[in-house]
Amino acid sequence: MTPTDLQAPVARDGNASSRVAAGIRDAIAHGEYPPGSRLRQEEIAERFGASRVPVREALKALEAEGLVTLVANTGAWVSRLTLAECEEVYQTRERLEPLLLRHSAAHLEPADFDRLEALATAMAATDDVGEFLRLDREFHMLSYSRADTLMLGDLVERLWNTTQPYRRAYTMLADADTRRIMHDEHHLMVVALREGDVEGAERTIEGHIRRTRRLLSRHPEVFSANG
Amino acid sequence: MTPTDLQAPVARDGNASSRVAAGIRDAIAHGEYPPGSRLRQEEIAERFGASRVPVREALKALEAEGLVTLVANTGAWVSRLTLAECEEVYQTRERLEPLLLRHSAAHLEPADFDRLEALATAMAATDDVGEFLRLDREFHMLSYSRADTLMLGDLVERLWNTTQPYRRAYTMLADADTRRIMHDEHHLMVVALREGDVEGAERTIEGHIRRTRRLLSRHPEVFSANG
DNA sequence: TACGCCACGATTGGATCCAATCCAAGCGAA
DNA sequence: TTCGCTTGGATTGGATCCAATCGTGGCGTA
Repeated sequence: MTPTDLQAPVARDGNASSRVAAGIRDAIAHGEYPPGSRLRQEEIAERFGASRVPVREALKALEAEGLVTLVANTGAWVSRLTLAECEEVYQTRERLEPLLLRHSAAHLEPADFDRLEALATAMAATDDVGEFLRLDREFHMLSYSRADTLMLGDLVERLWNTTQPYRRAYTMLADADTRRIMHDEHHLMVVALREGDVEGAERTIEGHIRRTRRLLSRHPEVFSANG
Repeated sequence: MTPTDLQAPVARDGNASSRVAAGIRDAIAHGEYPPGSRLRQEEIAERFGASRVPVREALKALEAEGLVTLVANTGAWVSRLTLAECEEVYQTRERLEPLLLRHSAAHLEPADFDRLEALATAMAATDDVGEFLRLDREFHMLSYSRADTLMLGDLVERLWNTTQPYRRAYTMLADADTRRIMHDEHHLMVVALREGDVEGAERTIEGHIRRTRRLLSRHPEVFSANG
Protein backbone atom coordinates (compact mmCIF):
# COMPACT_ATOMS: atom_id res chain seq x y z
CA MET A 1 0.00 0.00 0.00
CA THR A 2 1.58 3.27 -1.13
CA PRO A 3 1.44 6.38 1.05
CA THR A 4 -1.37 7.92 -1.04
CA ASP A 5 -3.64 4.97 -0.39
CA LEU A 6 -4.65 6.19 3.02
CA GLN A 7 -6.32 9.47 4.01
CA ALA A 8 -9.19 10.21 1.67
CA PRO A 9 -9.09 13.77 0.30
CA VAL A 10 -12.06 16.12 0.62
CA ALA A 11 -15.01 15.49 -1.67
CA ARG A 12 -15.41 17.38 -4.94
CA ASP A 13 -17.91 17.28 -7.72
CA GLY A 14 -18.58 18.48 -11.25
CA ASN A 15 -18.72 14.91 -12.45
CA ALA A 16 -21.04 14.07 -15.30
CA SER A 17 -22.83 11.25 -13.48
CA SER A 18 -23.32 13.49 -10.44
CA ARG A 19 -24.83 16.16 -12.66
CA VAL A 20 -27.21 13.62 -14.13
CA ALA A 21 -28.22 12.46 -10.65
CA ALA A 22 -28.79 16.03 -9.54
CA GLY A 23 -30.80 16.71 -12.67
CA ILE A 24 -33.06 13.72 -12.18
CA ARG A 25 -33.50 14.60 -8.50
CA ASP A 26 -34.53 18.08 -9.54
CA ALA A 27 -36.89 16.87 -12.25
CA ILE A 28 -38.64 14.56 -9.80
CA ALA A 29 -38.96 17.34 -7.24
CA HIS A 30 -40.53 19.63 -9.84
CA GLY A 31 -43.09 17.03 -10.83
CA GLU A 32 -41.59 16.49 -14.24
CA TYR A 33 -41.24 12.79 -13.50
CA PRO A 34 -44.19 11.92 -11.26
CA PRO A 35 -44.10 8.91 -8.91
CA GLY A 36 -44.57 5.67 -10.80
CA SER A 37 -43.33 7.06 -14.10
CA ARG A 38 -40.65 5.16 -15.92
CA LEU A 39 -37.14 6.45 -16.44
CA ARG A 40 -35.61 5.28 -19.71
CA GLN A 41 -31.84 5.35 -19.77
CA GLU A 42 -31.53 6.56 -23.32
CA GLU A 43 -34.03 9.37 -22.91
CA ILE A 44 -32.21 10.63 -19.80
CA ALA A 45 -28.86 10.26 -21.49
CA GLU A 46 -29.98 12.39 -24.41
CA ARG A 47 -31.56 14.97 -22.12
CA PHE A 48 -28.35 15.53 -20.22
CA GLY A 49 -26.02 15.12 -23.17
CA ALA A 50 -24.27 12.03 -21.84
CA SER A 51 -24.04 8.36 -22.65
CA ARG A 52 -25.94 5.66 -20.82
CA VAL A 53 -23.04 4.74 -18.53
CA PRO A 54 -23.17 7.80 -16.24
CA VAL A 55 -26.97 7.60 -16.36
CA ARG A 56 -26.84 4.10 -14.95
CA GLU A 57 -24.45 5.21 -12.24
CA ALA A 58 -26.83 8.04 -11.37
CA LEU A 59 -29.79 5.67 -11.21
CA LYS A 60 -27.89 3.36 -8.86
CA ALA A 61 -27.16 6.27 -6.55
CA LEU A 62 -30.76 7.48 -6.67
CA GLU A 63 -31.94 3.98 -5.88
CA ALA A 64 -29.80 3.99 -2.74
CA GLU A 65 -31.38 7.34 -1.87
CA GLY A 66 -34.82 5.82 -2.18
CA LEU A 67 -35.95 8.16 -4.94
CA VAL A 68 -35.88 5.57 -7.69
CA THR A 69 -36.80 1.89 -7.83
CA LEU A 70 -34.74 -0.39 -10.08
CA VAL A 71 -35.84 -3.77 -11.36
CA ALA A 72 -33.24 -6.02 -12.93
CA ASN A 73 -33.39 -6.25 -16.70
CA THR A 74 -36.59 -4.27 -16.70
CA GLY A 75 -36.06 -0.65 -15.86
CA ALA A 76 -36.22 2.23 -13.43
CA TRP A 77 -39.27 3.95 -11.99
CA VAL A 78 -39.72 6.96 -9.77
CA SER A 79 -40.49 5.51 -6.35
CA ARG A 80 -44.14 5.58 -5.41
CA LEU A 81 -45.24 5.77 -1.78
CA THR A 82 -48.30 4.28 -0.16
CA LEU A 83 -49.95 6.17 2.66
CA ALA A 84 -48.33 3.85 5.20
CA GLU A 85 -44.90 4.41 3.67
CA CYS A 86 -45.36 8.16 3.66
CA GLU A 87 -46.36 8.02 7.32
CA GLU A 88 -43.20 6.06 7.99
CA VAL A 89 -41.12 8.82 6.43
CA TYR A 90 -42.87 11.38 8.59
CA GLN A 91 -42.38 9.29 11.73
CA THR A 92 -38.70 9.12 10.87
CA ARG A 93 -38.52 12.86 10.29
CA GLU A 94 -40.26 13.37 13.64
CA ARG A 95 -37.31 11.68 15.31
CA LEU A 96 -34.48 13.06 13.22
CA GLU A 97 -35.30 16.70 12.59
CA PRO A 98 -35.35 17.73 16.24
CA LEU A 99 -31.88 16.21 16.56
CA LEU A 100 -30.66 17.97 13.44
CA LEU A 101 -32.15 21.23 14.63
CA ARG A 102 -30.28 20.86 17.90
CA HIS A 103 -27.03 20.54 15.98
CA SER A 104 -27.81 23.66 13.99
CA ALA A 105 -29.52 25.93 16.53
CA ALA A 106 -26.44 26.97 18.48
CA HIS A 107 -24.70 28.17 15.33
CA LEU A 108 -27.55 30.18 13.81
CA GLU A 109 -26.78 33.88 13.46
CA PRO A 110 -28.99 36.98 13.82
CA ALA A 111 -29.29 37.29 10.05
CA ASP A 112 -30.63 33.74 9.94
CA PHE A 113 -33.36 34.58 12.46
CA ASP A 114 -34.42 37.56 10.39
CA ARG A 115 -34.58 35.51 7.24
CA LEU A 116 -36.57 32.79 9.02
CA GLU A 117 -38.98 35.40 10.30
CA ALA A 118 -39.40 36.83 6.80
CA LEU A 119 -40.01 33.38 5.35
CA ALA A 120 -42.60 32.54 8.00
CA THR A 121 -44.41 35.78 7.28
CA ALA A 122 -44.25 35.30 3.51
CA MET A 123 -45.64 31.79 3.87
CA ALA A 124 -48.62 33.03 5.83
CA ALA A 125 -49.26 35.69 3.19
CA THR A 126 -49.10 33.69 -0.02
CA ASP A 127 -52.00 31.88 -1.60
CA ASP A 128 -49.93 30.12 -4.24
CA VAL A 129 -49.22 26.50 -3.34
CA GLY A 130 -46.00 26.26 -5.31
CA GLU A 131 -44.72 29.42 -3.68
CA PHE A 132 -45.69 28.11 -0.24
CA LEU A 133 -43.87 24.81 -0.81
CA ARG A 134 -40.72 26.60 -1.91
CA LEU A 135 -40.77 28.95 1.08
CA ASP A 136 -41.54 26.12 3.50
CA ARG A 137 -38.62 24.07 2.30
CA GLU A 138 -36.28 27.04 2.45
CA PHE A 139 -37.49 27.84 5.96
CA HIS A 140 -36.79 24.40 7.36
CA MET A 141 -33.56 23.85 5.46
CA LEU A 142 -32.28 27.23 6.64
CA SER A 143 -33.05 26.25 10.23
CA TYR A 144 -30.85 23.18 9.72
CA SER A 145 -28.19 24.88 7.61
CA ARG A 146 -25.71 25.55 10.42
CA ALA A 147 -25.55 21.92 11.50
CA ASP A 148 -22.11 20.48 10.94
CA THR A 149 -23.06 16.86 10.34
CA LEU A 150 -21.68 13.97 8.36
CA MET A 151 -24.89 12.33 7.24
CA LEU A 152 -27.78 13.57 9.34
CA GLY A 153 -28.32 16.64 7.19
CA ASP A 154 -28.22 14.68 3.96
CA LEU A 155 -30.50 12.06 5.46
CA VAL A 156 -33.16 14.59 6.33
CA GLU A 157 -32.92 16.16 2.90
CA ARG A 158 -33.46 12.75 1.31
CA LEU A 159 -36.54 12.18 3.42
CA TRP A 160 -37.88 15.51 2.18
CA ASN A 161 -37.10 14.54 -1.40
CA THR A 162 -38.94 11.24 -1.32
CA THR A 163 -42.15 12.85 -0.07
CA GLN A 164 -41.80 16.02 -2.14
CA PRO A 165 -44.05 14.80 -4.99
CA TYR A 166 -46.92 14.29 -2.53
CA ARG A 167 -46.51 17.48 -0.56
CA ARG A 168 -48.35 19.63 -3.06
CA ALA A 169 -51.39 17.35 -2.94
CA TYR A 170 -51.90 17.27 0.79
CA THR A 171 -50.88 20.86 1.39
CA MET A 172 -54.03 21.88 -0.40
CA LEU A 173 -56.05 19.69 1.94
CA ALA A 174 -55.36 21.78 5.01
CA ASP A 175 -58.26 23.94 6.14
CA ALA A 176 -57.87 27.51 7.39
CA ASP A 177 -57.48 26.51 11.05
CA THR A 178 -54.81 23.95 10.30
CA ARG A 179 -52.89 26.46 8.19
CA ARG A 180 -53.02 29.07 10.89
CA ILE A 181 -51.64 26.59 13.40
CA MET A 182 -48.83 25.69 11.05
CA HIS A 183 -47.91 29.33 10.58
CA ASP A 184 -48.06 29.84 14.32
CA GLU A 185 -45.66 26.95 14.76
CA HIS A 186 -43.25 28.50 12.30
CA HIS A 187 -43.27 31.76 14.22
CA LEU A 188 -42.96 29.91 17.52
CA MET A 189 -39.91 28.17 16.23
CA VAL A 190 -38.24 31.42 15.19
CA VAL A 191 -38.89 32.88 18.64
CA ALA A 192 -37.53 29.82 20.40
CA LEU A 193 -34.43 29.78 18.21
CA ARG A 194 -33.83 33.50 18.69
CA GLU A 195 -34.06 33.10 22.45
CA GLY A 196 -31.69 30.16 22.39
CA ASP A 197 -34.42 27.83 23.66
CA VAL A 198 -33.23 24.74 21.83
CA GLU A 199 -35.52 22.42 23.74
CA GLY A 200 -38.56 24.50 22.85
CA ALA A 201 -37.53 24.62 19.21
CA GLU A 202 -37.08 20.84 19.18
CA ARG A 203 -40.53 20.27 20.61
CA THR A 204 -42.05 22.69 18.15
CA ILE A 205 -40.56 21.04 15.08
CA GLU A 206 -41.54 17.62 16.39
CA GLY A 207 -45.13 18.72 16.90
CA HIS A 208 -45.11 20.42 13.53
CA ILE A 209 -44.13 17.26 11.70
CA ARG A 210 -46.47 15.18 13.82
CA ARG A 211 -49.38 17.44 12.96
CA THR A 212 -48.62 17.15 9.27
CA ARG A 213 -48.43 13.37 9.54
CA ARG A 214 -51.82 13.20 11.21
CA LEU A 215 -53.24 15.48 8.57
CA LEU A 216 -52.13 13.27 5.72
CA SER A 217 -53.21 10.08 7.47
CA ARG A 218 -56.74 11.46 7.26
CA HIS A 219 -56.43 11.73 3.49
CA PRO A 220 -55.59 8.34 2.00
CA GLU A 221 -57.10 9.41 -1.31
CA VAL A 222 -53.89 11.29 -2.12
CA PHE A 223 -52.05 7.99 -2.45
CA SER A 224 -54.62 5.84 -4.15
CA ALA A 225 -54.35 4.95 -7.84
CA ASN A 226 -52.08 7.11 -10.00
CA GLY A 227 -50.63 9.77 -7.73
CA MET B 1 -46.85 6.73 -22.06
CA THR B 2 -47.76 3.07 -22.55
CA PRO B 3 -49.68 1.11 -19.87
CA THR B 4 -46.53 -0.64 -18.64
CA ASP B 5 -44.88 2.66 -17.84
CA LEU B 6 -46.76 3.02 -14.59
CA GLN B 7 -46.78 0.70 -11.56
CA ALA B 8 -43.28 -0.41 -10.71
CA PRO B 9 -43.02 -4.19 -10.18
CA VAL B 10 -41.56 -5.66 -7.04
CA ALA B 11 -37.81 -5.49 -6.60
CA ARG B 12 -35.57 -8.38 -7.53
CA ASP B 13 -31.85 -8.96 -7.49
CA GLY B 14 -29.14 -11.26 -8.71
CA ASN B 15 -27.62 -8.48 -10.73
CA ALA B 16 -23.88 -8.38 -11.17
CA SER B 17 -23.44 -4.85 -9.91
CA SER B 18 -25.60 -5.64 -6.87
CA ARG B 19 -23.45 -8.65 -6.13
CA VAL B 20 -20.35 -6.51 -6.34
CA ALA B 21 -21.88 -3.96 -3.97
CA ALA B 22 -22.85 -6.69 -1.52
CA GLY B 23 -19.37 -8.17 -1.76
CA ILE B 24 -17.65 -4.88 -1.03
CA ARG B 25 -20.07 -4.20 1.84
CA ASP B 26 -19.20 -7.58 3.26
CA ALA B 27 -15.47 -7.16 2.81
CA ILE B 28 -15.57 -3.82 4.63
CA ALA B 29 -17.62 -5.31 7.47
CA HIS B 30 -15.09 -8.12 7.85
CA GLY B 31 -12.19 -5.71 8.05
CA GLU B 32 -10.74 -6.77 4.73
CA TYR B 33 -10.90 -3.19 3.52
CA PRO B 34 -10.26 -1.05 6.63
CA PRO B 35 -11.48 2.58 6.83
CA GLY B 36 -9.26 4.86 4.78
CA SER B 37 -8.07 2.14 2.43
CA ARG B 38 -8.32 2.73 -1.25
CA LEU B 39 -10.63 0.77 -3.52
CA ARG B 40 -9.20 0.32 -7.02
CA GLN B 41 -11.80 -0.40 -9.66
CA GLU B 42 -9.73 -2.90 -11.57
CA GLU B 43 -8.76 -4.89 -8.49
CA ILE B 44 -12.40 -5.15 -7.41
CA ALA B 45 -13.50 -6.01 -10.92
CA GLU B 46 -11.01 -8.86 -11.08
CA ARG B 47 -11.95 -10.07 -7.61
CA PHE B 48 -15.62 -10.41 -8.49
CA GLY B 49 -15.10 -11.53 -12.05
CA ALA B 50 -16.73 -8.53 -13.65
CA SER B 51 -15.73 -5.53 -15.70
CA ARG B 52 -15.23 -2.06 -14.30
CA VAL B 53 -18.68 -0.82 -15.29
CA PRO B 54 -20.71 -2.71 -12.65
CA VAL B 55 -17.95 -1.93 -10.14
CA ARG B 56 -18.44 1.78 -10.73
CA GLU B 57 -22.18 1.40 -10.32
CA ALA B 58 -21.62 -0.44 -7.07
CA LEU B 59 -19.27 2.25 -5.80
CA LYS B 60 -21.84 4.94 -6.60
CA ALA B 61 -24.45 3.06 -4.60
CA LEU B 62 -22.06 2.50 -1.70
CA GLU B 63 -21.21 6.20 -1.73
CA ALA B 64 -24.90 7.02 -1.33
CA GLU B 65 -24.96 4.59 1.58
CA GLY B 66 -22.09 6.42 3.22
CA LEU B 67 -19.79 3.41 3.24
CA VAL B 68 -17.47 4.70 0.54
CA THR B 69 -16.11 8.14 -0.29
CA LEU B 70 -15.59 9.00 -3.96
CA VAL B 71 -13.37 11.78 -5.24
CA ALA B 72 -13.70 12.78 -8.87
CA ASN B 73 -10.92 11.58 -11.14
CA THR B 74 -9.02 10.32 -8.15
CA GLY B 75 -10.59 7.26 -6.64
CA ALA B 76 -12.66 5.61 -3.96
CA TRP B 77 -11.84 5.11 -0.30
CA VAL B 78 -13.57 3.28 2.51
CA SER B 79 -15.18 6.03 4.55
CA ARG B 80 -13.33 6.94 7.71
CA LEU B 81 -15.14 8.32 10.74
CA THR B 82 -13.91 10.81 13.28
CA LEU B 83 -15.05 10.44 16.87
CA ALA B 84 -17.57 13.25 16.38
CA GLU B 85 -18.97 11.58 13.27
CA CYS B 86 -19.26 8.24 15.02
CA GLU B 87 -21.10 9.92 17.89
CA GLU B 88 -23.44 11.44 15.31
CA VAL B 89 -24.25 8.00 13.97
CA TYR B 90 -24.98 6.78 17.47
CA GLN B 91 -27.18 9.78 18.24
CA THR B 92 -29.10 9.02 15.09
CA ARG B 93 -29.44 5.36 16.03
CA GLU B 94 -30.66 6.45 19.46
CA ARG B 95 -33.60 8.14 17.77
CA LEU B 96 -34.34 5.60 15.04
CA GLU B 97 -33.92 2.19 16.63
CA PRO B 98 -36.62 2.64 19.26
CA LEU B 99 -39.00 3.58 16.45
CA LEU B 100 -37.95 0.60 14.38
CA LEU B 101 -38.28 -1.68 17.39
CA ARG B 102 -41.81 -0.43 17.92
CA HIS B 103 -42.66 -1.38 14.35
CA SER B 104 -41.24 -4.84 14.86
CA ALA B 105 -42.22 -5.66 18.46
CA ALA B 106 -45.89 -6.40 17.88
CA HIS B 107 -45.09 -8.97 15.22
CA LEU B 108 -42.40 -10.89 17.06
CA GLU B 109 -43.28 -14.51 17.74
CA PRO B 110 -42.50 -16.84 20.67
CA ALA B 111 -39.70 -18.50 18.72
CA ASP B 112 -38.11 -15.09 18.24
CA PHE B 113 -38.14 -14.44 21.99
CA ASP B 114 -36.45 -17.77 22.63
CA ARG B 115 -33.78 -17.06 20.05
CA LEU B 116 -33.20 -13.57 21.48
CA GLU B 117 -32.86 -15.07 24.94
CA ALA B 118 -30.35 -17.61 23.67
CA LEU B 119 -28.34 -14.92 21.89
CA ALA B 120 -28.26 -12.72 24.98
CA THR B 121 -27.03 -15.65 27.07
CA ALA B 122 -24.43 -16.66 24.49
CA MET B 123 -23.13 -13.11 24.34
CA ALA B 124 -22.65 -13.01 28.08
CA ALA B 125 -20.79 -16.30 27.95
CA THR B 126 -18.32 -15.74 25.15
CA ASP B 127 -14.89 -14.21 25.51
CA ASP B 128 -14.20 -13.96 21.80
CA VAL B 129 -14.71 -10.43 20.49
CA GLY B 130 -15.53 -11.50 16.95
CA GLU B 131 -18.08 -13.96 18.24
CA PHE B 132 -19.60 -11.32 20.49
CA LEU B 133 -19.92 -8.84 17.62
CA ARG B 134 -21.63 -11.40 15.44
CA LEU B 135 -24.09 -12.41 18.16
CA ASP B 136 -24.76 -8.79 19.08
CA ARG B 137 -25.61 -7.87 15.51
CA GLU B 138 -27.84 -10.90 15.12
CA PHE B 139 -29.59 -10.10 18.40
CA HIS B 140 -30.50 -6.57 17.46
CA MET B 141 -31.31 -7.31 13.84
CA LEU B 142 -33.59 -10.14 14.91
CA SER B 143 -35.40 -7.78 17.25
CA TYR B 144 -36.06 -5.53 14.24
CA SER B 145 -36.71 -8.31 11.76
CA ARG B 146 -40.51 -8.27 11.97
CA ALA B 147 -40.77 -4.59 11.11
CA ASP B 148 -42.54 -4.07 7.82
CA THR B 149 -40.86 -0.84 6.78
CA LEU B 150 -39.96 0.82 3.51
CA MET B 151 -36.68 2.42 4.47
CA LEU B 152 -36.35 2.58 8.23
CA GLY B 153 -34.97 -0.95 8.46
CA ASP B 154 -32.45 -0.41 5.69
CA LEU B 155 -31.49 2.92 7.19
CA VAL B 156 -30.66 1.38 10.55
CA GLU B 157 -28.69 -1.39 8.91
CA ARG B 158 -26.64 1.19 7.02
CA LEU B 159 -25.88 3.03 10.23
CA TRP B 160 -24.63 -0.24 11.70
CA ASN B 161 -22.52 -0.84 8.62
CA THR B 162 -20.75 2.50 8.70
CA THR B 163 -19.67 2.03 12.30
CA GLN B 164 -18.99 -1.69 12.02
CA PRO B 165 -15.22 -1.31 11.43
CA TYR B 166 -14.86 0.58 14.72
CA ARG B 167 -17.07 -1.63 16.84
CA ARG B 168 -14.40 -4.23 17.44
CA ALA B 169 -12.00 -1.60 18.75
CA TYR B 170 -14.25 -0.03 21.36
CA THR B 171 -15.96 -3.24 22.36
CA MET B 172 -12.70 -4.31 23.88
CA LEU B 173 -12.56 -1.09 25.88
CA ALA B 174 -15.54 -1.95 28.03
CA ASP B 175 -14.66 -3.00 31.58
CA ALA B 176 -16.40 -5.84 33.43
CA ASP B 177 -19.06 -3.59 34.97
CA THR B 178 -19.97 -2.03 31.64
CA ARG B 179 -20.23 -5.42 30.02
CA ARG B 180 -22.45 -6.74 32.75
CA ILE B 181 -24.78 -3.76 32.32
CA MET B 182 -24.92 -4.31 28.58
CA HIS B 183 -25.83 -7.95 29.04
CA ASP B 184 -28.47 -6.97 31.61
CA GLU B 185 -29.94 -4.58 29.10
CA HIS B 186 -30.13 -7.33 26.51
CA HIS B 187 -32.01 -9.57 28.92
CA LEU B 188 -34.23 -6.68 29.99
CA MET B 189 -35.17 -6.11 26.41
CA VAL B 190 -36.12 -9.71 25.86
CA VAL B 191 -38.32 -9.63 28.95
CA ALA B 192 -40.01 -6.41 27.90
CA LEU B 193 -40.61 -7.72 24.40
CA ARG B 194 -41.98 -11.01 25.67
CA GLU B 195 -44.39 -9.18 27.96
CA GLY B 196 -45.51 -6.94 25.12
CA ASP B 197 -44.12 -3.89 26.93
CA VAL B 198 -43.14 -1.95 23.80
CA GLU B 199 -42.52 1.27 25.67
CA GLY B 200 -40.13 -0.47 28.04
CA ALA B 201 -38.30 -2.13 25.18
CA GLU B 202 -37.97 1.23 23.42
CA ARG B 203 -36.48 2.84 26.49
CA THR B 204 -34.10 -0.03 26.99
CA ILE B 205 -32.73 0.06 23.46
CA GLU B 206 -32.40 3.84 23.63
CA GLY B 207 -30.45 3.63 26.87
CA HIS B 208 -28.37 0.79 25.48
CA ILE B 209 -27.25 2.83 22.48
CA ARG B 210 -26.78 5.91 24.61
CA ARG B 211 -24.53 4.01 26.99
CA THR B 212 -22.42 2.75 24.12
CA ARG B 213 -22.12 6.27 22.70
CA ARG B 214 -20.92 7.61 26.01
CA LEU B 215 -18.46 4.78 26.29
CA LEU B 216 -16.86 5.51 22.95
CA SER B 217 -16.80 9.28 23.55
CA ARG B 218 -14.44 8.51 26.43
CA HIS B 219 -12.06 6.80 24.04
CA PRO B 220 -11.05 9.18 21.26
CA GLU B 221 -7.88 7.20 20.74
CA VAL B 222 -9.83 4.64 18.71
CA PHE B 223 -10.33 7.19 15.97
CA SER B 224 -6.97 8.93 15.91
CA ALA B 225 -4.43 8.24 13.15
CA ASN B 226 -4.86 5.03 11.19
CA GLY B 227 -7.93 3.31 12.52
C1' DT C 1 20.54 21.63 -1.60
C1' DA C 2 15.94 22.95 -2.35
C1' DC C 3 12.38 24.37 -5.16
C1' DG C 4 9.64 24.30 -9.33
C1' DC C 5 8.53 22.52 -13.84
C1' DC C 6 7.67 18.82 -17.08
C1' DA C 7 6.64 14.36 -18.78
C1' DC C 8 5.28 9.74 -18.16
C1' DG C 9 2.67 5.97 -16.07
C1' DA C 10 -1.41 4.72 -13.70
C1' DT C 11 -6.13 5.27 -12.84
C1' DT C 12 -10.53 7.06 -13.46
C1' DG C 13 -14.41 8.76 -16.60
C1' DG C 14 -17.10 8.24 -20.73
C1' DA C 15 -18.66 6.34 -25.26
C1' DT C 16 -19.59 2.75 -28.32
C1' DC C 17 -20.53 -1.93 -29.25
C1' DC C 18 -22.43 -6.52 -28.32
C1' DA C 19 -25.12 -9.91 -25.53
C1' DA C 20 -29.00 -11.04 -22.56
C1' DT C 21 -33.47 -10.22 -21.07
C1' DC C 22 -38.10 -8.84 -21.20
C1' DC C 23 -42.48 -7.29 -23.12
C1' DA C 24 -45.98 -7.44 -26.54
C1' DA C 25 -48.09 -8.43 -30.61
C1' DG C 26 -49.37 -11.96 -33.71
C1' DC C 27 -50.26 -16.57 -34.88
C1' DG C 28 -52.27 -21.09 -34.21
C1' DA C 29 -54.92 -24.59 -31.81
C1' DA C 30 -58.56 -26.10 -28.67
C1' DT D 1 -63.44 -16.68 -28.71
C1' DT D 2 -59.83 -17.62 -25.62
C1' DC D 3 -55.70 -19.46 -24.17
C1' DG D 4 -50.87 -20.52 -25.00
C1' DC D 5 -46.76 -20.38 -27.71
C1' DT D 6 -43.43 -18.10 -30.57
C1' DT D 7 -41.06 -14.49 -32.60
C1' DG D 8 -39.43 -9.78 -33.15
C1' DG D 9 -38.50 -5.25 -31.35
C1' DA D 10 -37.11 -2.52 -27.58
C1' DT D 11 -34.49 -1.93 -23.50
C1' DT D 12 -31.32 -3.06 -20.12
C1' DG D 13 -26.70 -5.20 -18.64
C1' DG D 14 -21.88 -5.83 -19.47
C1' DA D 15 -17.32 -5.59 -21.84
C1' DT D 16 -13.97 -3.35 -24.42
C1' DC D 17 -11.87 0.71 -26.10
C1' DC D 18 -10.46 5.57 -25.98
C1' DA D 19 -10.00 10.19 -23.68
C1' DA D 20 -9.14 12.99 -19.63
C1' DT D 21 -7.16 13.63 -15.29
C1' DC D 22 -4.10 13.00 -11.51
C1' DG D 23 0.03 11.70 -8.92
C1' DT D 24 4.82 10.92 -9.04
C1' DG D 25 9.48 10.83 -10.26
C1' DG D 26 13.12 12.99 -12.67
C1' DC D 27 15.29 16.86 -14.49
C1' DG D 28 16.92 21.48 -14.54
C1' DT D 29 17.77 25.84 -12.36
C1' DA D 30 18.38 29.20 -8.71
